[in-house]
Amino acid sequence: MEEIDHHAGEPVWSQLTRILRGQIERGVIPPGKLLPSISTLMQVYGVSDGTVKRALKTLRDEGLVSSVPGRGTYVSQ
Amino acid sequence: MEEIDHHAGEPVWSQLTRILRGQIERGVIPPGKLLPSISTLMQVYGVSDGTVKRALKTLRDEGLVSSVPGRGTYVSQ
DNA sequence: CTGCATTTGTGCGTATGTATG
DNA sequence: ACATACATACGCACAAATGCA
Repeated sequence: MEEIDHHAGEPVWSQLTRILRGQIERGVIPPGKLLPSISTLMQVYGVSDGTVKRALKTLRDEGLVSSVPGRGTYVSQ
Repeated sequence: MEEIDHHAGEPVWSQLTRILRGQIERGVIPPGKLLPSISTLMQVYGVSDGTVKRALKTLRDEGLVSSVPGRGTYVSQ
């Protein structure tokens, strides 16, 4: 599991975005599948909800994922 | 009725937790009895559902209450 | 049995405040 | 002054369980 380096030059939200993007592109999380919830990602990577939300928003803006309130965040086709 | 101070230093969810905990410990709501529903607590204290849910979760983690989906939240014995 | 309302639990999006470098 | 990071707070949506007409 890739980990977050809070002392790296790269912002935490950017590191998390890159990690999740990599997992999607490598097929670790296939299209149509749900990403871990924000709450889970907070615990797994040890970051705040705002950081997770910024990472997910970036992936949404890139078209890699699609979030549905009440459901979760899906990997796009 | 204790009220919530949105400008106090203490977070709203913490204030609500403390108010409810006090009512339970003083026997205002006896063991086995139902707490007001989340919807009711929202209206009574003028806070959002997320805030009420966080307070109830805290009380659950403390073992003071026990929630049953579809029923409500009971004061523990 | 079939709906419908209520309630809890989980989830997301947005906004705001505080602290730090 | 600015970006980052965290915590709080609100609002809303959806699923499952419960109870009742």
